[in-house]
Amino acid sequence: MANISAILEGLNSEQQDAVSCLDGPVLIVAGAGSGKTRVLTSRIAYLLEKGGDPGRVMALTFTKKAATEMKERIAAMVGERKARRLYMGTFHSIFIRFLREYAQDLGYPSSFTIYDQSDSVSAVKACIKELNLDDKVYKPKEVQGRISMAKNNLVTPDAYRANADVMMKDLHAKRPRLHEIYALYCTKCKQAGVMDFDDILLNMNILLARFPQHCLEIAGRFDHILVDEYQDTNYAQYIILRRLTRNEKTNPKGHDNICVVGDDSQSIYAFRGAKIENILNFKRDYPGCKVFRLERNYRSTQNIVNAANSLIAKNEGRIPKKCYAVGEEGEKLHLIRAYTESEEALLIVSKIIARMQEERAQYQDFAILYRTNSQSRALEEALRKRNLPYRIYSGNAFFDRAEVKDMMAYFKLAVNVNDDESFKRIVNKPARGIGGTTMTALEAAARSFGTSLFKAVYHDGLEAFGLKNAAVEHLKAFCTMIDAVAQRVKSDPADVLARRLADQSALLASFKSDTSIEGQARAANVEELLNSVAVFVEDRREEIREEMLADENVTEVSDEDLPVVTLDVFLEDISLLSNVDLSEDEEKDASNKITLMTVHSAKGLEFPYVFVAGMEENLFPSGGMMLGPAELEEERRLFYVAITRAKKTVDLSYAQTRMRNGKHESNAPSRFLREIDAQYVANPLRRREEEDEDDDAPAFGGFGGYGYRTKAKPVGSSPWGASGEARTERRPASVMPVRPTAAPSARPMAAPSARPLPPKEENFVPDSPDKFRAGQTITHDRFGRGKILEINGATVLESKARIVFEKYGEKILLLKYAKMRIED
DNA sequence: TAGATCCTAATTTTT
DNA sequence: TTAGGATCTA
Repeated sequence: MANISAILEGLNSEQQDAVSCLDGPVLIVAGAGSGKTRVLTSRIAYLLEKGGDPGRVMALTFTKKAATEMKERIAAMVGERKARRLYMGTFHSIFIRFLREYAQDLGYPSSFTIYDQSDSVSAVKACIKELNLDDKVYKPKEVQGRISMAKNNLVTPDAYRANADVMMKDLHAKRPRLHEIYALYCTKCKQAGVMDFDDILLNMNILLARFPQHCLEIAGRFDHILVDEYQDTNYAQYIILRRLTRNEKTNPKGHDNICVVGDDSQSIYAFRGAKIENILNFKRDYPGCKVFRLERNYRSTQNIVNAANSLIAKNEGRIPKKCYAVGEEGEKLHLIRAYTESEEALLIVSKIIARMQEERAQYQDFAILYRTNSQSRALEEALRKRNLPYRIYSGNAFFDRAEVKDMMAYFKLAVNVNDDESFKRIVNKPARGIGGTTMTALEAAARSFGTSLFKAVYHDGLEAFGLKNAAVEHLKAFCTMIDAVAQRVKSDPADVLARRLADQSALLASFKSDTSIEGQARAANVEELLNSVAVFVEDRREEIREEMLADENVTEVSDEDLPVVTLDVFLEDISLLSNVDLSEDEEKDASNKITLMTVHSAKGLEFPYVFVAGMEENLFPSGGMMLGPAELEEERRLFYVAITRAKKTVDLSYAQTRMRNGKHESNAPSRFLREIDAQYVANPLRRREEEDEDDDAPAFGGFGGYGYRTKAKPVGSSPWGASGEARTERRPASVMPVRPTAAPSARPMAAPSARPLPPKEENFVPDSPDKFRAGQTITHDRFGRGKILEINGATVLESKARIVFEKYGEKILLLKYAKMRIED
């Protein structure tokens, strides 16, 4: 059949093998840039061409974006009609379908709603309060994290309490009653008819485990299961997959047509419970599995691939694979050295400008990646200074806005009146005379009645809890307003109800009446949200219309024939959405701009020119967690991800000093910079000794002299040298190398190369960069007097001066940025 | 009940 | 530094 060969055509032989081997377990190890998505989509298309029933194919991804993209690509190959019938979506959205079907069995209403993470944290917080625990000890976010981890590992509250290990850990952390919070939190969620993200996986497991007949029924609906980014699955997801495929205990007659695609080298979500073991052990878990390796990188130059390989080779326990590039050798990686984060940013920006000119590149070809979001500040500043357009990806900024969350809380409450978190959020927004006292009393009442806050309002006997009549009237007025909308959730279109909530709650009006700029912005945001509901309704209707036109022999679908798109549908869509590309606007906005984002969010993307900023110890690799071997390996994989985003060039920058949390911090260049084989780096770090010698040049009497550090510490007084202060603070005692502090026998660890910058001289008037010549005596705004030894570089803007300073020794400064004046 | 002020904590985050 | 939350005060 010509069509079949068309799908395989244009694939390399490994890809073809991976696509065409349809039966039995298949592991596709897909290196970065190896055409993973193409293989996955081709495989599904091929499956359908071979007569597979699209309705019996389950394809799971982690993001909605990935699912949508793949669906589109498959549709292009096999046609809309078939593509639509695929069970393709995120783990969460697909599982929610089953959970709604069987919700009753699990003790949830089938209309359960979803708590996002912030709902979840505040619900946990409420539980902590209810148990009279100290939220300084039981930090809501940490407790929520722990609960989340427990759920991801299928540890229910009962199992939690029964697990000696876990309980011991809590005891050591001085949080022995954490399990009580967990239990209470679960009770409350259930009572509110709410599942958090982790519940979706946990409850899916409970459904499959506790109801074998449902398990068989669900598993029986599918002939093939495909999973994307398998390296990032957690335990709960792993077990679900096991239950849905052939399994001696629970599903001996099932199929084992499971195909997982992933790259162990790109597993970067262990901190959230992802288990890299899942992919490492796939062969063991699914006997008879076939493994295909996609090792040919179509994205990056040879230098980039080789550099990345040399880095990742430092990790142990990998699936052996030899990634290689076939394109150009390309430029070597570049290191950018800076004194401060602002200089780092400026250097990056000028390099971008230079590259744009040299290579006729566009803004959108550039990405600046970093480990932590807070690093974006300095970069933004530099970009603004040079008037370069940029776009920052940072979570869902829009849905994180307080006013948007408020409006969303109205939606949520209307869809599920028992959602206490939403209730609390908006009951007095705008002010309705329902204050803290009233709410405390109502909460006590609800607790004692065993109902939600909403129901408690209509309960008899509220006086006993100290609720005055006036307060109850206020509450009832609020609830009546919500209830009126709630009654119509299933019958009225989402956009109509959304608008009605905005009006009747007076939330929109309250923002509009605030004439400040912020107030107007808030009103505009709420309007935008309402608008997006309308757009969603319209889109969904069109989708359904097309579906109807495609599926049946229908020639025409009138508006009346279309089902109503309701608010709960909108809500579910939104709550399972993260990095929202909200509308076409947003897309336009992204066009031709420099991209700034964390390395995490860059996964799956590619850019011609990539900059990775902040390549310093304690930052990348991060020093925030206890840096055990496993964590270090994850950081290394993260860096691997960063490098492999690049098609043409990689620039890695680091600063000697950086302002972090309001303090100057000095950190040595990242160890990762040394781990890349030096042959792939144009200007590699010199050996450590040389770095240190160079930088240490004339001694400078400690920090005291700088005047902005109170604690003077003699250089080398601790094994961590001059910046020991900062280091010892951040480094947990348990991972401190055991070394006697002042033992002269211990090899003195040379002072780390970086140290805080001396303060700038006030009102310094620098001479212009073209004035400087070798041999001149100059004064620098920070380093004081010095002599220029040499200047080199093609143009003034690029030239660097080697200068020996009286106090600080030899330094190489970029003339463009060095603020200096000529003496004599 | 709202606004002002004080205090504290501070990765990464596909759902 | 700075943002967010909690607490204090009018």
